Amino acid sequence: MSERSQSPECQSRPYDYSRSNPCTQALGQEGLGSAAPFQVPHGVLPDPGLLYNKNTYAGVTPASAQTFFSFPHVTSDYRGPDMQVGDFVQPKHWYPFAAPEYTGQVPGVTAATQPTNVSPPIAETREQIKLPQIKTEKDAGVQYSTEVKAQQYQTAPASAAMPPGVFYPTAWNPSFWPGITHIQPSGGNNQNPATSSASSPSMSPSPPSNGIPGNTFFSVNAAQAPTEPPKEGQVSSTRSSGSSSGGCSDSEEESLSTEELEQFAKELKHKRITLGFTQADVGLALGNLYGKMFSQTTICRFEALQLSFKNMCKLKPLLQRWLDEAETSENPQDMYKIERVFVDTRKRKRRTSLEGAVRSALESYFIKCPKPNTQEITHISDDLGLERDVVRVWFCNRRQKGKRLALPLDEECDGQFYEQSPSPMSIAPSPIPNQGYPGAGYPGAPPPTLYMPQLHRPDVLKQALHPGLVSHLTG
DNA sequence: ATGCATGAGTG
DNA sequence: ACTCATGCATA
Repeated sequence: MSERSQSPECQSRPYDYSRSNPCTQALGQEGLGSAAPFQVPHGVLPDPGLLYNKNTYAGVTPASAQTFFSFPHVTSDYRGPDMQVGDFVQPKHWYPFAAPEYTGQVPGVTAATQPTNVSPPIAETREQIKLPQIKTEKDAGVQYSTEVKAQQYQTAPASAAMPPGVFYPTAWNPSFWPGITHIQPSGGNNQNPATSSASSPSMSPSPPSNGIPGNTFFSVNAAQAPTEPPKEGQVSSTRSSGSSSGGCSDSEEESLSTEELEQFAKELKHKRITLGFTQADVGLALGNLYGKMFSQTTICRFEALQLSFKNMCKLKPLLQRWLDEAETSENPQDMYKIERVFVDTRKRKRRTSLEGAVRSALESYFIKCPKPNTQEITHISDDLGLERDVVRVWFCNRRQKGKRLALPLDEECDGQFYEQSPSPMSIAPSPIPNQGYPGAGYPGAPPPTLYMPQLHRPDVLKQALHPGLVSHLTG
């Protein structure tokens, strides 16, 4: 019962369909083997509509699904720069006011602190693009050199007791969240739930430059806020979830309702904007407050409710606290100031940019087999002319994406879709097991608190669904 | 805002 | 080798 959140087991459950996974067969034969006709000549710009149009997908129905590779090879299609499967226009959220968010992903950040900054070994300009269908960055491999960036953290002024290196990735571990207990109540944690009337509109928006060093903000917190292992009381945790991977260690989730999260996310966004902070600011501020910073991406996903339920619950307390501080702070703007910036220097592979055609091809494969095995992956990669790992990662991400955005169907009896039904697409809602949002009791259950808030607009949802299904749903 | 990638934890 | 949390890079 209390297991609503995924427990190790649950995790596996979701994709059980893979076990008896029919796709294996499909993959096995069918033209796959055919050498990859994938030579997409650079110049070929076949018909765009081919893949993403409703029609097209409509075509990819169960029926065609049987032939795994029914879809035309990438050869034919090209969809503009980079059409994405689910790219339907998304209406903007409820932005009450035009937020002057300066898009700076990272505010003045680095600047202030790190002179030593990372020097990109090479301007990774666009020398990329070699393969026909993908603009990989392979060559750029160089840039991935191994330069090891020393962690440069800057000591914060107030960090008296604080070890200068409050870095995170490495140091971070689940047990972290502790102190933040204060918020897990049953409901009313927010100071002003919906009423989030702008707190202080007068605040000058953001980032500007104030060189004001006296951050009332951090100092305060720094003092009390631990940097890493929170010593504070350990949260309620008690949640059984032993250890779900990912590093979350349970706890608060159970006490939060989806509505609560939804509400909070909204409030957060609203106030954040009102106060003039960008998502990146917030992420950085959290770093200052708790020693664990988050990226703009994460904050964005939080606001958009695109994180797993568990993850949302985990982050909420931190954000709640930040909000509190931000609202109370006299100089909220200081919050975004970064004390220590350590550049994470992991060398990343340059992001592969798959062409629309390739993506759609992958999507098609996914429809037929969301969880290909090694061989299948190899096969696909050969067929599409992609690196095996790229394909593997793509599927991982696709699955994850599906889970994130998927409707929270029943938590227990899902995951069997593919297994039982030959044509997943003919099945209703998401064949993709969700990541544990509580809410729906069972498949057909009316969405009580279905975790599909406004934010999970249908359009967004589409992305998580199979295209074919989408068209089906959308009509 | 989101696609692709990384890495810890897990089986 | 997968899931999950998370982030860089980019659209």
